[in-house]
Amino acid sequence: MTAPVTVLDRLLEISDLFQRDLAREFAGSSLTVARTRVLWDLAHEGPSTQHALATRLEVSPRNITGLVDALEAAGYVTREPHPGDRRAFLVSLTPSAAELMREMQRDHAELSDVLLGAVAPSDREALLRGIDAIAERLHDLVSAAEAGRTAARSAGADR
Amino acid sequence: MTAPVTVLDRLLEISDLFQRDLAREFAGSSLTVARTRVLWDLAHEGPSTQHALATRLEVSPRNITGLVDALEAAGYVTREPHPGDRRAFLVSLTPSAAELMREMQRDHAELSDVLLGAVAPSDREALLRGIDAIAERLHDLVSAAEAGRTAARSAGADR
DNA sequence: TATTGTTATACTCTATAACTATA
DNA sequence: TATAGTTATAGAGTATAACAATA
Repeated sequence: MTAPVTVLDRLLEISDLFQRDLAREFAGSSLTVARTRVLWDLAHEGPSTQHALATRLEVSPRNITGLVDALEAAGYVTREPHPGDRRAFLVSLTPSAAELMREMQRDHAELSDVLLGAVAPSDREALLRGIDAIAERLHDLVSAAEAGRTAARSAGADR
Repeated sequence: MTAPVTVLDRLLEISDLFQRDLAREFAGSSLTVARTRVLWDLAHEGPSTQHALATRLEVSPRNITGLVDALEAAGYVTREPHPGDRRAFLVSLTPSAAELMREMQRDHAELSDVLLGAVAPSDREALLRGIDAIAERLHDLVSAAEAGRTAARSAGADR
């Protein structure tokens, strides 16, 4: 049952490593992966209503309420009345959270460089093309699956 | 702030697609990603004590108790007295769960083929070498980080 | 005394449904 | 009537700590 290590195995391993690293990075702080997704989104999209956050992050409005509660309590975001719609709030990053996101953006770029640096220069172009092709194919499979089956299954002859 | 799409972005995108696909695959059934990890481990390692499962999956014994409770209730595993240690249980896959794991293994291999099939044949060797190199480097970074810093940070000059 | 697993407790992420205030 | 966000409720994953039975 010990099959050879495939592309998929490697990609899953990489996924798992990202997960673990992120989770560990936040251990002990009041940040978590889910909360950081909110901060990251705000950094890229600017101040937003909770409804907009829920839509972009594809989670329920109730979930956003909880995440924003926690982020607000820990001083990462503020809720201000929405000018022009008294039902809504505008959620904004605090200055220190904005700075944290810039740091994270730099770390992100740096990690990307380091990882690409591990690849032999003569392999880099093919690698980039290949990863693009895989991401695109996987995206198509998942989209198709969202109309019924799983990626693995819709990928094959429907046995 | 809209940076070009990098290797890291692509890999994170792929991670996210795997996550979503897996989660959706189990929606509505009594399986979940965490529970399936237990089944997958049992399929590869054979009948195990809960302690062994907790160690291999790197979660707390308490967590395993809950996962095995759920899997047992849904008929995926059995708990039998451990011959030779009356404190412990041996957790085993039921025949139908073993068959399910074989199916999953086949789907896995098939998906791997499909993804590699999306890559131009002339790029495949370089892609495989590159992904290996990235996985290895990331593994090293995460191991180092587990002794203090985060991967992104330990990757760079310690600013 | 050390180990295996459970009970007790708690926090986070997540969802749906009912409700309030406003549009 | 529709929308933004909250309260209520619930399930799942996870952890630590205290405890039972057994080694």
